[in-house]
Amino acid sequence: MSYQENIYKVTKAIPKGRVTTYGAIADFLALGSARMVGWALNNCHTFGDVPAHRVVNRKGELTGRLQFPTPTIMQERLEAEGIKVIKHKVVEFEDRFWHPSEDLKQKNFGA
DNA sequence: ACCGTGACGTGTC
DNA sequence: TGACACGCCACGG
Repeated sequence: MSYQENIYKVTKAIPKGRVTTYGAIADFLALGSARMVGWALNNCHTFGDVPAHRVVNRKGELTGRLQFPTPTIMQERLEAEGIKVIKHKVVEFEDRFWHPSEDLKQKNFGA
């Protein structure tokens, strides 16, 4: 079980219509560095389907959009879930924000 | 083994 | 508030 798989598990656990941050995932998994989350998500295509579009930086900006097959995929998928994106930023980000500890405890994660 | 790089975050200026 | 520097950790050259 690599730490990357944990990152993917958390990412897959993000509720539809909500978003979280690299830092929140790193904090929940005690990785010590949010960069690891970005790095792992950059290679997520090799691990199957991961809703990486729901992970943004601490300001709610879609900083990872350029890593998708096309730069518009991330925004399109978010908007398809009801999340408004303006100027590459999630609208009402603080209200859309979801922290792993908010929900994973009831999903028996890591047990 | 050393150095640079990166889908990040926090602290300063 | 915005720009910059620095710390962070894994990976490739």
